[in-house]
Amino acid sequence: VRNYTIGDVLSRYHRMKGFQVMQPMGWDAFGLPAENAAMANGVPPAKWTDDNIAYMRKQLKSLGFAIDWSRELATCKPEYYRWNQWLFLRMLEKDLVYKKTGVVNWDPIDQTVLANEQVIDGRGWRTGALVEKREIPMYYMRITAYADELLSALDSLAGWPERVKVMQANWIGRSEGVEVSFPYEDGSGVLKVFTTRADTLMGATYCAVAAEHPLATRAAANNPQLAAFIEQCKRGAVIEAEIATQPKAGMATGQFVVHPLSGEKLPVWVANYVLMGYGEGAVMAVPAHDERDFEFATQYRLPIKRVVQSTRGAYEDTVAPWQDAYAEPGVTIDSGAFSGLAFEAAVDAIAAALEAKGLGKKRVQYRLRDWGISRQRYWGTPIPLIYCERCGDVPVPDDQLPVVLPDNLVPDGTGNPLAKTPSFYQTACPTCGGTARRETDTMDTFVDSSWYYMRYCCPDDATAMVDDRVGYWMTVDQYIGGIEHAILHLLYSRFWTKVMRDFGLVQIDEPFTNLLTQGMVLNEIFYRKSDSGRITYFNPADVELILDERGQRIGAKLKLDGKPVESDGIGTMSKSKNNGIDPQALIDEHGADTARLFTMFAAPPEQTLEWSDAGVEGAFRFLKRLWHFCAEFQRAGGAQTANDPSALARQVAASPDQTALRHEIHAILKQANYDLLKFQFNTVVSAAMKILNALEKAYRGAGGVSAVLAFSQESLPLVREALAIQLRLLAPITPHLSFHVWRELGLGNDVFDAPWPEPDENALKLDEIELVLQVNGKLRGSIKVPSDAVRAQIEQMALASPIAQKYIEGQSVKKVVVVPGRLVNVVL
RNA sequence: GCCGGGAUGGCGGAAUUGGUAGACGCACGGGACUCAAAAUCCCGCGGUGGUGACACCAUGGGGGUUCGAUUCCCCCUCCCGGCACCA
Repeated sequence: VRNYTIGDVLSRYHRMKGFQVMQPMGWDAFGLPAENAAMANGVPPAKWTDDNIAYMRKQLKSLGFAIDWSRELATCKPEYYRWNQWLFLRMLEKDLVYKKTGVVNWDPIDQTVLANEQVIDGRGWRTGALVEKREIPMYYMRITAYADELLSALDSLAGWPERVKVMQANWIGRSEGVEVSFPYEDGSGVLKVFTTRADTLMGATYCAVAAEHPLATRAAANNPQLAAFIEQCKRGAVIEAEIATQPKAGMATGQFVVHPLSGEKLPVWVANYVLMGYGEGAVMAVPAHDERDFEFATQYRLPIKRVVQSTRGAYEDTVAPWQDAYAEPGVTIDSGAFSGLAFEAAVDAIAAALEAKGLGKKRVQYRLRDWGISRQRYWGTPIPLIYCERCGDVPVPDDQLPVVLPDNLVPDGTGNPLAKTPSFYQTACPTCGGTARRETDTMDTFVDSSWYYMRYCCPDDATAMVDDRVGYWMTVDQYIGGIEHAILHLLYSRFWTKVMRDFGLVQIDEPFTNLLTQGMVLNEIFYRKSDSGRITYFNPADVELILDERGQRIGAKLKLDGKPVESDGIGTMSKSKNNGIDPQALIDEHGADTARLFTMFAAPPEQTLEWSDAGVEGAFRFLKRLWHFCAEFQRAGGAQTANDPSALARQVAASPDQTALRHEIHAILKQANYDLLKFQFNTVVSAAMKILNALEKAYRGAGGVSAVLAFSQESLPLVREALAIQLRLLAPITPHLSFHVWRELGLGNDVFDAPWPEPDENALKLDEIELVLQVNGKLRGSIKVPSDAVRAQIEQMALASPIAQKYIEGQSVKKVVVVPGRLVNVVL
C-alpha cells in the first residue's frame, strides 16, 4: 500500500502537471516463496501464484491506483520468460555467460540445495541437518566485464539518492593496489597476493591462504591434520557476514615462501578469514597494520613488525605493537631503503622495486564477483541448454524457444521436481537428434526483475523482446522501491540494460533516471513459546495491549483467549513472523482515500515506518470534516459562485480578515508545492489540514456545538478559491473524494484535467513582517518591521525596541546580526 | 565484522538544510452539547522553578566550531537495511 500509493500520488501529480504518464503493474512471480507456499498447501505454485495475483489485483483496484492494466504482465508466463532465455543465449554466444563450478548449501537428508535463507544456524530449516557445502557446475553472467562502467556511470545518476550510489560503489569495490609474488621456498613457483597496502610489505610476517587455495590442497596431501582442518573450513559458512564474524581459525601449512624484497622466509598458513572469491585467495599478513591479521597473529603467536608510523600524533608512543594494530596510512619506518616515505611514495617505491625483480606490479582489483544465475529449483525460468553425450552442451535453438516450464508440479522439499520429471528433461539433441537431457536448473529471479520495466512498453510483442515503443518510453522516469534493493536488484538491472544496449536492443545507458528508495514498514512481533520450545507467532491484529490507568502499556494478550503473549520487538513485516497487515480491513472500514491519506501522512516515504493504526481515525476525521465543510459551502450557494479573479481581488481587498486568510492559504500552498518537489507527502497532508483548520476557524458560526458554518455572500469567492486549491492539492492522495467534490462544487468536470494550483504572488505579499529578536543568541521577543525595510533600518528598530533596551542597559553592543525575513541578533 | 542509514514530547512526526525546537495528527486532561452515551465543538498539553510577567533546562551520550547548532566537525552507545541462493 505504501509503495504503490507513493507511485500513484506521483503519477497523478505529474498528470496534473501536464505530463503523459504511464503507470504499469506486473507480477514478479517466480521464486522461493511460491514454492514454499505450494509445499505447505499441496498445490502447484502456478495455481497459488495465479490466485494471489487475482486477489492482489482486486486490492490494487480498490485502492484506486491509476494503473494501465492493458500492460499487465507476469514473469512466470512463457510470453515473458522466453526472452530471458533468448537473451541468455545471446550472452552465451558473446561469452557474457559462462559455466564454472560454484559453492551451494547442501542438505544431506533432503538431498537438496538450500537457499541461504533456508539455512538457520548452520542447519537445514526442514530437516535440522548440518548443512554441507557442495561444488556444482553453474552458469555465470560476466557482470565484472562492466564493473568499470557500472562504477563510473554512477556519477551520471543525478536523480539517485547519494547513499545508494555510495553502497553500489563500495559493492563494486574498485581498489588500486599491487600484486605481489612471494616465490615458493623450493623455487617451484610463486604465491600471488593482492594488497592495497604495499607500503606495509616490509612488515609482512606470514602469508595466509583460503582453504580452497591450491597451495593448501597440495600441502594437505601428506598432512592429515591439515587436510582435516581444510575439510572443516570448507564445511563452514558460505554467507559473508558469518565468515566475517566467526572466530578466527588457522593452521600452518608447513610451507614457506620468500619475501620478495627482504628475502626473509615467511610461513604460509591456511586461515578461515581469507576468501577464495576475492583477489588471489591469498593475502600477505601484516599484523602491525591490519586488524584481522593482528587478531590472527595474536591468537597464534606470530611475529608483529611495525613499519608505519602515525603522522598526526604519537600513537606509537602510547600503544605498543602487541597492544593494537595501526591500520591508518602514515610514514614508513624500519623498512630499509623504503623508510621515511609517505603512503603513496612508499607504495610507488615498493611497486617499482617489485617490478624490477619481476615479482609484482600495480593493478586494479574489484570486489564485485560474476553473477551466478543457476538455481537448482523448480519455480523459475528454465535455463535453455541441452546435454548430449555425443555433442556436449548444446544451446536450445531459437526456434525451439521458449523452453516451457511445466506448471502442474508440486515440490516436496527433496530436490528439484524438474529433475524427477522425464517429460521435461527427456529430449532430443538439436544437433545430432540423439537422446539428450535438458538442463533442469532454473534462473535466479533477479533475471526476471532486471528488465520487466522495458517489457511494459511492448507487452504484446510476440516476435521480439523489445521494440520501438521501448525507445519512446524508456528510461523509467521515476522508479520506486524498498531500500533493501539498493545493491543487488538495482545493480543487476543496470548491468542488464547495458548488455541490451550493447546488443543494439535499446539506446539507453541506464534504466532508472530518478530513484526513490522507500523505507520499510515494520510491525511488532508477538509470540508464545510452548513447553516443547515451539514458537507460535500471532498477528498484531489479533493482539490487544494491556494498559494501566495512565495509558502506559504493561502487557499484551491474545483477543481470542485473553491470555498473555510475549513481544519479540519490532521487525520487518514478514509471513514467517506473522506481523503483516492486510490492508483490506482498513479499506473496508474507512475507505481507500483514508488508507491512502493515512499512509502518506504517517512518515516521509524514505523513512522506515513502524506500523500503528492509532492515527487512522485522525485521517478519517479530517476527510469527514472536509466533506462536511464542502457540503455546507454548497448549501450556502457556493457552487453557483462564478470564477471571477477581479471580483475576488476586490472583495478580498475590502476586508483585512479576508486578506489575512487568503495570505495564509497561499503561503500554505507555496510550502506544500515545495514539499511535493521533495516528495515529502506527510507535510503536504499536513498543509491540507492547515487549510481546512484556517477555513473552519474563519467561518465557524456562533454557538459552535453542532459545527454550524456561516458564509457571507462576500466570502464565497474566497472560499471557492480556497477549496479549489485544497481539492487539487489533495487529488493525488485522495482521488475519490477530490474527483467527486470537485464536480459537485461546480469547479469543473474532472479535477485531474485541472491545472496544478500555484500561489498568487499578490496574496503572499505583506506590509509588515515579524522578526525574531535575539540577545546573545537567546530568544527575547520579536519586533514588527515594514517588509521592505533595509538592514540598517531593521538594526536601528531592533536596538530601539524596549526588549533590546532592557538587556543592553549597562553593556555595549558588539555587533548586530540581521537575517532578512527571519531575525535580529544583538550581541553584547 | 564490513558497507549504508537512523535516534527530536506519552506516540507518529515538523523545523523552507546554520536562524523562534516541537508545525500537523494521535493519545491524554478539562469543559460545552445530551436524560445518558457515542459523535461533534472549545480549551490545555516537553521538563523544572515561580501566584505572576518570567527564568532555567531540553533534539541518543560526551566534546568542539559559531553571534547562534536538531542541522557542521570529532569520539561513543543503541536501532534498522544490505552482505552476492529471500526478493
